[in-house]
Amino acid sequence: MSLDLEIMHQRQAKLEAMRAAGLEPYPHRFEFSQSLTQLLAEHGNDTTEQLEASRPKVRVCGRLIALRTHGKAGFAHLLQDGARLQVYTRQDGVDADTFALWKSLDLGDLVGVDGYLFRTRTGELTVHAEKIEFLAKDLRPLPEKWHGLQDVELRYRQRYLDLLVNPDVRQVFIKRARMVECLREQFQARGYIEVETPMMQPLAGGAAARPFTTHHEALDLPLYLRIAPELYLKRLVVGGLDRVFEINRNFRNEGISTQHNPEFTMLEFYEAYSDYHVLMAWSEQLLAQTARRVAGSTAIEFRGTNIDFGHCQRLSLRAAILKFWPAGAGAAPSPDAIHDPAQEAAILQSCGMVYDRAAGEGAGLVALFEHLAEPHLVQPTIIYDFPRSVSPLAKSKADEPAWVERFEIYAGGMEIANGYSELNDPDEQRRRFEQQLALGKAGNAEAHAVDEDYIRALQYGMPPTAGEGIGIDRLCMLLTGSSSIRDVILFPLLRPQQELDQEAEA
RNA sequence: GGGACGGUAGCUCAAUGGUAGAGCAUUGCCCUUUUAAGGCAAGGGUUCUGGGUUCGAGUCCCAGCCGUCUCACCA
Repeated sequence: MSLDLEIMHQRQAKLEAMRAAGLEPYPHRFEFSQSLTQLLAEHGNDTTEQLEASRPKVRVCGRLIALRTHGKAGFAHLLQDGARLQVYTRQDGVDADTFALWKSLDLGDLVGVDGYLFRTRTGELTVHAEKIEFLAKDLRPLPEKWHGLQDVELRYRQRYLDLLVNPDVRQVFIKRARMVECLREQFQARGYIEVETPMMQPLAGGAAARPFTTHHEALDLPLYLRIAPELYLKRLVVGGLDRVFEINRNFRNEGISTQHNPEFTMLEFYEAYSDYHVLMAWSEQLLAQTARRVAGSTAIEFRGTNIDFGHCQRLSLRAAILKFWPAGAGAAPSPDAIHDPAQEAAILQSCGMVYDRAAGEGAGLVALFEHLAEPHLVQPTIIYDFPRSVSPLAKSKADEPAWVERFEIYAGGMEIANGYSELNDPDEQRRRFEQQLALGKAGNAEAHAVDEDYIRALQYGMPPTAGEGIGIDRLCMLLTGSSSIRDVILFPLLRPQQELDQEAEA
């Protein structure tokens, strides 16, 4: 028998013994006088003398994370919601039942303690137990108390243990919650309302990605998990909700990496009567303010480098290609050349990249940009003006119709946001969809599908509008210094493990 | 999908091709202000799985499974 099972059987036996003695091992609730966090705030600075004079009565609870028994007395540490408090129990300070219970407690058990506060000889604030109540059993041994849980796979699979024994992990997810809160507040302050749009869609639109498919039985309807909420949010703008945002999951059936999880959280927002210039400026403020509130400063550290969200440098996509032109590729193209579609193939070839006519005009330059520049974009950078062919939902530049008013924000070498002036001309939108259709037929698996209802919505008139999506997980990585997206997603997708079923059978 | 690295006790980690170990945790005993409590003793292993090489494999080889990083794709 494995030790794991042996311990479980021992603890199971204690549980049965409690029941036999008429004690309920899983009582319904425990009313504490204050949480440990509150208690530490109230009494954390009380002196030995103050406590001795007042002997504050407390009723607290939590999980036992350390046990040091000394024969007829002993110490324990209680952990509740991230806060720790020491408990002191002595035989002549409690009734016989409580002392018997104390002797039978295991590391990891959940208990409630009535007693009074004092400071030990070494000065630690401690509750002197007068009564202990059993609240729930830990049947399985906890990970090692000193090193915590290190095994990365186990940390993701059993996140509850990771959270329990690795305080840093807890902090990451608390920061994530604060970050989302902070973003919501800023949108609300700007007059936005939060909405929820379908995650199951008959057409997966709004982005270029492979979707997950599913099926609704009663309607006999094939459905896609959404790859973006974009087309629904813009329908709302048509409907007169001028400022809307949504924070929710997108699903993309693509690779998994330190920057990609199949389901990820996107903040997406649209404001009417606005354009991409407005959003670039507002995004810069949004990021700076969020960094200040979550990380305490606009300057954060990520993968060993300092990143300052106090300012975003701005570069057009084509300027970025020139700026990061590789030394081995000969002379960089002139600004005129990179604006000349006839020279795109030659420019790509000089960098050793293949020109694909089917991808559409300018698509090669985007690939070139990602190849040359993206890894260098560590400091927050706004890249603006993208080719129309890769942006079927964005509005063209007035003076250059083959390019659109679109920007992306990069930081830490990752794309964290993407926004544009929305295309609101239904006829032009139909032509763009048809171009996508042609690209799809030419073999581009990620070409955008034609959404007739969306065109119909645009036909009712959508005001000039700007919209943007911000990758919440990646922003969270940056603000918490996490180098993998899995460290900011509570339950990242893993291949399921089979041992559990085998264990259950045993 | 490619490449690199890894999988040993519940956890954290050791172990020249030669008897699988330590710390924490567990069990028993001692211990009424300890805190990585301490002392004495004990138990705990299909070394990821399956093949192969060898007198002998945790260690070397092959295949598979799982994971991490990385490249590709992508946000």
